[in-house]
Amino acid sequence: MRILLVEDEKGLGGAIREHIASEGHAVDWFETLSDASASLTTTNYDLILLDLLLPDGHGLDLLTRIRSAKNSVAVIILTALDQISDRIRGLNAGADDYLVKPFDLGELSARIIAIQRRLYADGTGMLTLGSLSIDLTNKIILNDGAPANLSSREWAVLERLLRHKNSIVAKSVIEDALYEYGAEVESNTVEVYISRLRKKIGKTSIETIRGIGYRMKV
Amino acid sequence: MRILLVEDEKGLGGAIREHIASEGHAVDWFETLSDASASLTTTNYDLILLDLLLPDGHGLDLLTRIRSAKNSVAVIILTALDQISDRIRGLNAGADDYLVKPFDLGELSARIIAIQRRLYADGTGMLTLGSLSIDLTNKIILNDGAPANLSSREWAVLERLLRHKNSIVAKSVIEDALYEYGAEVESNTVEVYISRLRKKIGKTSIETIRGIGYRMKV
DNA sequence: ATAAACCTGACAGCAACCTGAACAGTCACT
DNA sequence: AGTGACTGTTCAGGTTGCTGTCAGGTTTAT
Repeated sequence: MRILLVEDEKGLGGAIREHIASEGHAVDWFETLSDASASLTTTNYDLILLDLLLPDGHGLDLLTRIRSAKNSVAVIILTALDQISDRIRGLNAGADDYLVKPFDLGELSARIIAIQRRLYADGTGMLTLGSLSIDLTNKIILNDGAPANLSSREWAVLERLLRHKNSIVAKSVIEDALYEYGAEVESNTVEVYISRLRKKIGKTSIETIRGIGYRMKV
Repeated sequence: MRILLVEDEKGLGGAIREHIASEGHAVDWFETLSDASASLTTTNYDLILLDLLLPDGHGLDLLTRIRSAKNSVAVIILTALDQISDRIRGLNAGADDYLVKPFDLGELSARIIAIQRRLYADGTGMLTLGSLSIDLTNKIILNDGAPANLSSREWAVLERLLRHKNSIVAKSVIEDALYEYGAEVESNTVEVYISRLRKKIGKTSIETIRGIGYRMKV
């Protein structure tokens, strides 16, 4: 997933970033609301980890703006304020979940996985797609019973397609899921990964929509 | 296991720390609630040993906060207050066990082992994994009937993998289980232990997930 | 027919990983 | 104190497998 982290404590921010990145997500980390909202205008995130007390304002303001712009990105609030009123305000403002500091990084992972599952309607974390069985949580994929080993980049592409199965996923969207801001790629990387995926999980599952992108059929 | 010890009596704290460490666990020892809860934000513990009367507050406050943050880490309370009311309050607040001071270090070990068993769903302390039979309580492992002797560090790695069998265990997670905060290791220790484990219990049981960590298959 | 878009095999570079070996420290036993 | 077995850590050299790029072929739209 592509994750936006807004946290001004450098120690905690670094720890979170490293932890999430090691689980295969692309993380953009900002320490202020203004930097974060600037990045929001140009990038499509799957999840925002939002601290509330920030040097240039209160995180709930950003959340309110996000929701009033009809952006349904998942948001987990990270805050030291464990008063009930703040939790309620956060959830009312449209947060999906909250974590009270201090929290355990493993707990954060669990919440992220829960969010991730919610993105795939059924909620189990298991998917069946034709002859494919996919365990998203443990990154295991069986093609007609035979295990297929996907690299982390291949998983990222597959995940992105699964999230919008039966819908068209633009090539640029896939590219954004692969690379965080900065590292730009000039060649036909996405095509190459689609090709590699097809070789591993079967040709028929991914359809090409010429000029636009790809679609994964149920 | 990675264990957080909160105890302000230096003599007792040092003794506990040394005793547990000699059994292969990584121990972080703090003498105040605030230091302990700071460490909780960045580290994944398997167990907390919690004294109640501390210089900056009462241990139950920390425990309450931990549980209200939905953190399910195991907690053993260490306290000189042997009144029934305190035990009940501790267990109500979400402690897993308690020990009344003065206690025997062997008794502590026994409680830790009990906690450890509880972490492997089945509760028997015995595991079978392909041609491996593993007795967690007595640290005996049979590879196709032939006993394999594992060092304590090797056990720590194996244990960590078994706790999450069929899931991916990040290399950093294994490292955290081996080393307490501060004593950082720069070289490829985890890889070396994985290599030694494979040599002792068979190559096939531990799978490498490149760029992330390892996975133990059932 | 033509150009644009796409597919895919090949490849070099590189980071991650594996593993044998060396070495100091510890422990039990003499 | 000496000895030998064992452990934890580090290092170096070899291996593996991922990644991005490209070239040349194939498909599709107009």
